Amino acid sequence: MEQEIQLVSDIRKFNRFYTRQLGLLQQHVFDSEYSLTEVRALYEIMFNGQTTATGIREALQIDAGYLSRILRNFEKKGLLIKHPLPEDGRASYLQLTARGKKLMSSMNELSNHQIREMLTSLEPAQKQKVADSMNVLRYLLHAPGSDHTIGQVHIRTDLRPGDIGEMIRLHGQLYAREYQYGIAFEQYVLETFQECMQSYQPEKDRIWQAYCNGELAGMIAILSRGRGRAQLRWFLVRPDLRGLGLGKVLINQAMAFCRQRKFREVYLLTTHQQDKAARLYMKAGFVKTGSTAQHLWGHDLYEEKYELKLHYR
Amino acid sequence: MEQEIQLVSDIRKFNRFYTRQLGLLQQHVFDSEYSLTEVRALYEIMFNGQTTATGIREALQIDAGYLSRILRNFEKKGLLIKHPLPEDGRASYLQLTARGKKLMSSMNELSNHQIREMLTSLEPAQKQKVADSMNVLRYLLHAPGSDHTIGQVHIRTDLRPGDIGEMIRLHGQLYAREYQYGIAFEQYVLETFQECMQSYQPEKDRIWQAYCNGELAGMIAILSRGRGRAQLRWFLVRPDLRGLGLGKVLINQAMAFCRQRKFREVYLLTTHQQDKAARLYMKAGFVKTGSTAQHLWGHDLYEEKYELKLHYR
DNA sequence: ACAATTTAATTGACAAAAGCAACTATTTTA
DNA sequence: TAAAATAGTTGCTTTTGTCAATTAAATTGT
Repeated sequence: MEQEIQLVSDIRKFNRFYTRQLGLLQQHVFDSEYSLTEVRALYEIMFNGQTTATGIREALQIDAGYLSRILRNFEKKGLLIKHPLPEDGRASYLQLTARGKKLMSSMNELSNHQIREMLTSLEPAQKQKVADSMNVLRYLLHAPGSDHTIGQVHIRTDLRPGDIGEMIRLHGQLYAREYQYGIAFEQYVLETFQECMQSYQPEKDRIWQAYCNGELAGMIAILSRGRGRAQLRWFLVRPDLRGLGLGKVLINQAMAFCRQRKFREVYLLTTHQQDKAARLYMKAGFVKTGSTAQHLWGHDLYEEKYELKLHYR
Repeated sequence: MEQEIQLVSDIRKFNRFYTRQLGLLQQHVFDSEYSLTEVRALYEIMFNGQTTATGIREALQIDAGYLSRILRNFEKKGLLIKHPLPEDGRASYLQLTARGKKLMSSMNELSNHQIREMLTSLEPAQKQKVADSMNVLRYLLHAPGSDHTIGQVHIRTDLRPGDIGEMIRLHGQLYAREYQYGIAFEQYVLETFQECMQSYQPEKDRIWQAYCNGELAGMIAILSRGRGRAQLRWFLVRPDLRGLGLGKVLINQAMAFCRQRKFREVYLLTTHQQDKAARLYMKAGFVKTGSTAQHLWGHDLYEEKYELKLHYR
């Protein structure tokens, strides 16, 4: 409860702060001959491909009469054309004219400039952090029901400072939350990374990291084990991004790499608890070849081995 | 440049999103008999202890005449009293009456409720993430010149899932940015953690982690090395939080722990490049006892040893 | 010391923004 | 097919905000 209060207070501080911030950013709008509401309406018309006046009205939550006048004004100024809908004689859908589009693009220019202005005093990493935080907020606070496609997922295979730590962190946190493996599990992951890093060679081993909104969202790795064998390791997708096909993409990339490197056999170790991952392994052609009861990280579980044979002509 | 465009576009998406979000949150205000601007003015009066009309005017960026009328209206309704300033006969400072405060507190109630509402569908960790992201934004986008005291720094000594990874990540990223130590340095840190974790005992070893806005902001550790000796390790303060005394607090806590555990000697290894840290070590009583030239992590540097003897009666 | 300038706050006149309610023309529902 | 609902329009009103002129006190320059 104590925390909840702090939380709400932080959010209110932000709201007051950002009300002011938006006010500053939108000032240039007032310099133009259009009001904030008018600009917002133009935006909605531009983005929502085929909108009617009601669509705008709902998005902007403004009075119908008010909007009607705004739209008429736009029409008068040649920014907008109304196409009567064939299926409904009352409504018509709205479209910006070339002139309207031109106006918007010049406004965008201004707005972009102002945003760059706002960021000038920040370092690149901090700028990125701003965008990331905003994406996170948009992602978390979106109206439930609207779509989740926020930011793009970006997969990379190089190893940058901070990556190792981040990967270990994600493993530790995720398995703790989902399976109640304690800090001992993170220590185990630490060992596996330590072991791998001692012999890591970018030509033979590869790690894929999927980033979304500046945060590690998933990963997978293929480690060469000699004699045409390779181990698949550290496969992981953050729960809030599951069901979007990211896991499949990661596994596909890993498999493509294995084929390209002509590995003859790929194996992996997991436990019976990671059943969702297991389904993906099997879809990729892996077969369960072993299962031994163990007590690990405070849990009784079956350690399972999966194998995949690859053939080349 | 390509990235810059993505960045600006993300920020604009957020701005449009949050304009709407704030609109929704502020709707209750419209239900009340006061306008948004009026409520904002009341807030400013409440928070900025001793404000004059000009103070409000500057904070809210509104017309002086408009504000004058708003304030007169508040006075008429008994929400506000003006105390003429003794040092300036033109201005007077503004204070809410009991009634004004009561009004604000009931509005706060409403607002808090609405924010909780907004968060209901989120898990606790996600709620925290929302607040953290907002604090980060407020911290990064604040008008340059305003004070930096955002969020509190919170130091803890337990080890939770994800902590090890996070500490390694911070080391990797920071030393890469500040000293251009590459991924090899992170591998070295990985080893040190691995070595420590093999024998980690909470009673003898201790790690302090300073968190600010949900992110690791600094750390220090004391590892028992037997026979009354201890090693100080992993001392770090994020650059954007330096100069606030956090480093000193961390070292003080570590030293207090050493005395409590009756260690007779504390040592640490560092390089000549970490000169800011070295100053803090010496302030705490450490003395440089060795310096050997080495080639480490792609750099020619001197590895230095510092020692501190502790005496007990 | 005192005229000129600046600043804090107020006031009148006015314009822009937004809301309300009545109305028309369709479409949907019962 | 009559009643209800919906999309959009229009006249009228209120609210919100701007501009310029004004007053009174404080500051500045000489």
